Amino acid sequence: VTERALRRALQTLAERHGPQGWWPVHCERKSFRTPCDARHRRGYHPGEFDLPRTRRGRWEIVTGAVLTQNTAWSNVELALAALRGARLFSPEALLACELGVLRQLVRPAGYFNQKSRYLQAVAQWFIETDRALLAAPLAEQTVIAARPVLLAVRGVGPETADSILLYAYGLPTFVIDAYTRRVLGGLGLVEPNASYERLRQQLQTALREATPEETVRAWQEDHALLVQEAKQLRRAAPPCRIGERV
DNA sequence: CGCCAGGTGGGAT
DNA sequence: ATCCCACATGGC
Repeated sequence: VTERALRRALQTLAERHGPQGWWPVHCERKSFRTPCDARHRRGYHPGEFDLPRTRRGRWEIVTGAVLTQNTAWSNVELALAALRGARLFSPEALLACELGVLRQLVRPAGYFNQKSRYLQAVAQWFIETDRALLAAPLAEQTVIAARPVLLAVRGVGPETADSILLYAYGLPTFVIDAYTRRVLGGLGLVEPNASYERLRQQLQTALREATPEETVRAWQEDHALLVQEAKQLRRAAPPCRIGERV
């Protein structure tokens, strides 16, 4: 019942906003590398979102997922550019970097004392896990196995973990964020204050597709559409309260 | 000048 | 199990 309404809402957003092509990855825009995994060759239409084909592409998504915590993406881009400028393209280089230096590079993304430490923690995870995750089957079981490990990393909460699994590795998990709650809650389709895990299960159940490949594509696009809708809503409807200056 | 942005960890209840 | 708070920059 609510499943029908959720699908209809996401379909409407798809028609309204078109393909979103998330996650934005800087370093692969002009990549000529060939796919390194069969997962990348099947089920993904040209011109739409592709998984990163390189280790560096995956690492950039991991980095962005941490840096964007409660922070505008424009600020994240400044920090990513600073990291690139310092030649910190890899988790190894980032781990070797002195914390004081790293702090200054991360600074434009805000919370730089925390996030610089978070990045080093997640770099260690990446070094230990990236290869295995690439080889893992494209199935929800893989998420069930990998997610707790990722959540144990300092600085990685549920949204960051799901963003990494869904967008860097193409694994089927649904990202819940403030926009998801705002848009779907505003439509009365979900309880905005429900726990993260409850919302994730609810949306996964409602929006699962026939195959894992289709499911991943759908969930990547669904989340991107919710963000786009929320941003447009905020611009289009400036609150005008009584007593407020005009 | 004030508010807010694609959360998270840690401590109190 | 849930709630509350500190954390910080750049854009509008």
